[in-house]
Amino acid sequence: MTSARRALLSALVGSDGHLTAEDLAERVRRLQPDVHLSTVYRALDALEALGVVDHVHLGHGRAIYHLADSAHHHLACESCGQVVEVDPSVLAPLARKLSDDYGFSVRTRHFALVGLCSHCADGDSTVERAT
Amino acid sequence: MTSARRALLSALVGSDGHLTAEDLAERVRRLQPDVHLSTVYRALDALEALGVVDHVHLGHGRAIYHLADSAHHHLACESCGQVVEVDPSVLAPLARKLSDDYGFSVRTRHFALVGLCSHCADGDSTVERAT
DNA sequence: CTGCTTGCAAATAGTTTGCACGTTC
DNA sequence: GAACGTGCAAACTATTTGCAAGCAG
Repeated sequence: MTSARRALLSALVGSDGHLTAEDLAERVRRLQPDVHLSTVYRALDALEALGVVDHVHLGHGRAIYHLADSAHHHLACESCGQVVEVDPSVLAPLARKLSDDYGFSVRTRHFALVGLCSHCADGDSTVERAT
Repeated sequence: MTSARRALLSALVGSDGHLTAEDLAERVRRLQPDVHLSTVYRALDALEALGVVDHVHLGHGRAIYHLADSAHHHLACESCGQVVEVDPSVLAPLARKLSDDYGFSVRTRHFALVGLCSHCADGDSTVERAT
């Protein structure tokens, strides 16, 4: 374990769990200024292989990373970009049904559910789009 | 409406609804050999803005396009790449719960649900990965 | 030492865009 | 012939990789 990885772990621990690789790189650099983005990706890959970290796709392209133990689902608002956490129990009935009816075992956590949050669903989405 | 767009529409109509932009471009070229991939993207954008076409993200990066009227959800197998269609009613209870409990209105169709199909969930995923 | 880790630059995949030209109505 | 559609090349975003050098155990 190197200093770069230690810094990454501390960034992950101190995060709200919704940071992109670039966000993490930025935070890592506060501790270790010369850490390259690709190093962050590689370290994240390693941590993911170890089961310490998971990544979730929020929308078109970008992914967020969080510690694997904080198991929760994500609702991503298409309008304001807000990310809401959802208890795993909410998805359980769906998972069961898909398994029963289709023999399909969903990895529900790997993708966020996109839609509109309570604010933005209210009539106008005057808020800035966050892709 | 140009010949390129007509060819694209016929490709969409004659498809199983799980084609990527590149797949579509290839099919379009059987009718109109010189249609460029970017033209396909632009035409798809236009059709999407008209509400004729929708796209769904299946996994890391690639998206598939289908006619908007064939409303269904997608289960994408991470192991063999197979895409299974699911009736919208299966997702309805979840959508209702998210709306009730979180005030969140999901666009459930925009992302596929990833996981393992019945084949691949069975013990070994000796099948080729299709990312 | 010996190998895993890093920084950098360049490659990749999927998609988008600027521009000058070609088609459609 | 005005407005829109197209081909091409280049830009872009998010991520990955080859390589030579660096640090950890």
